[in-house]
Amino acid sequence: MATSNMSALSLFLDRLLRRSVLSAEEQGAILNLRSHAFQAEGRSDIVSPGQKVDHACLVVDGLVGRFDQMAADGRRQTTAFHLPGDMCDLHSVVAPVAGWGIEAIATSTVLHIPHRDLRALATSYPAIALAFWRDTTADASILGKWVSNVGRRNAPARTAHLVCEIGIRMEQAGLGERTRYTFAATQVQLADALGLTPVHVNRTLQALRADGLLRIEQRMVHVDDWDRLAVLAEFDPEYLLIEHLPEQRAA
Amino acid sequence: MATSNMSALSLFLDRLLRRSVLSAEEQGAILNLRSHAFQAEGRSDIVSPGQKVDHACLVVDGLVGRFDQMAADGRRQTTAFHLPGDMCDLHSVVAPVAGWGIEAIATSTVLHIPHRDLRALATSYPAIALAFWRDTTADASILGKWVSNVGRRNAPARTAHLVCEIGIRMEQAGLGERTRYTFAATQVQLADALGLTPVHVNRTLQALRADGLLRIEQRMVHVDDWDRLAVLAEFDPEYLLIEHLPEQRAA
DNA sequence: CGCCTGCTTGAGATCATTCAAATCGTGTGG
DNA sequence: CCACACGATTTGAATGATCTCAAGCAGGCG
Repeated sequence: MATSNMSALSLFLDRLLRRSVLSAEEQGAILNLRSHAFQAEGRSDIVSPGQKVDHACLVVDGLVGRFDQMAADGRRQTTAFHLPGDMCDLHSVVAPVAGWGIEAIATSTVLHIPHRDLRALATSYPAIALAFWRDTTADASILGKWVSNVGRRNAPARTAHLVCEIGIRMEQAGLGERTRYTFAATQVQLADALGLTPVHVNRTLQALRADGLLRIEQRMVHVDDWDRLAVLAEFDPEYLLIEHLPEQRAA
Repeated sequence: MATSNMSALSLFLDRLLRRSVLSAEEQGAILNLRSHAFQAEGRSDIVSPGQKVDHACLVVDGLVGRFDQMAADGRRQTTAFHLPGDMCDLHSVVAPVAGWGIEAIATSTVLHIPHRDLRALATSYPAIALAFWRDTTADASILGKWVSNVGRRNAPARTAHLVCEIGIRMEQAGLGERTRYTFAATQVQLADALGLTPVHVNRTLQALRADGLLRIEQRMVHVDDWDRLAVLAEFDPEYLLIEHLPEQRAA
């Protein structure tokens, strides 16, 4: 089990190493985590809202989203997209009762990793605890931008900002170029993420396409003019770049 | 310095202990943190966007907000309110370059605490590292709700939800009752938090008042009908209640 | 072919913004 | 005590953005 999932875990390790320094022993400990692979259909819930979980989910393949759901009429707000290599609810290690749900946007493969093991690792290796904390913080940083995106940008700028963000993250993760990457969300799912109506997302995408900024075809984003798109979005990628700490680099 | 700020630090310790179990030694280590008190005028920025900081800010008194600012026209989106006892940028310990800013909503007292010391504590005491991580996660949980609030609720429900959230948090922190607490934000600042226009906030508050749900008078929130307000807001306080972990309670 | 899902279109209603101005309260200086 | 300035709240009217509802279209698949 652990051996077959090694390469998937190394995706996660890569992500950690992008932000933190870990010793060979610490890296080995992460690669040897017990895990259990799991396949999820597109448009299915992996974790339902309010469910108590005893494992974290590492996205191996596909696209996964975190969402909050309104009790009254079931309308959803997606609060995060998770690409392969992301541990989509690492924070659940310290807060196992989720107020949110996790859904597979497209058909996806995820790895279940027991909280107990992750917590043991964090307790034994202070550097790993800090690395986990930093990883969670990176997600929180994205979440903060998501708030201002939904709260303060109109539909075209908001959509453009999301496309820019995912582009940079795909590129960082080595899964495509910022101007060309696969992104399997339907317009309905996009609407859930943008805090808009599917109809309005449709018209907005048409406008962006007509402006020569971007096209979404065959579940693939093509950015035709990155610079103008970034200007429209008021996109500054700084929030996606959490640097290594000086003393960590020195160590 | 440390002695005079002890009681302020104990506010923060209280907050940590609400979610995590810490030994006497660990508690002592937190109370003995070096710190430097600092007074901030209302409507002034404590940390400007993009500034690199080497200390975290513990709110002692007043009201503080985290915000994201648009480069083009300077309009702001507040992404979090921090009440006394909150360490408003604990995450900056692991991500010192902020994409956001911190502003004093009202005149406030904050304690500056060096990152170096907090990091040392997290490294020496695994339980403290986990406690810090959990504290950051609690803020992230609130942030997630903030996204769905701004993205999926109309102005009255959105405003109601914020009032409910702050009410519960004030109560948890022992700073008031959920139906009656001081809240020093002006309508302009409220608009920044709600992703609305000040004018629209004004009309929304009038509507809520006319419905007999709440009044804001003299910088004080009076909830006249909590139950109906919670229904309108579709408010479920679960996301604010991060429980102690079973193994922590046992230890 | 028939069905399903996702995408597209139209028209009207609703929500929220904009801009401009009036009002109110508080504190300050004359 | 009054005049004034300032920030905060309130109001009105017009505009614009987004939503709702309802229907039509296109492609993939059994």
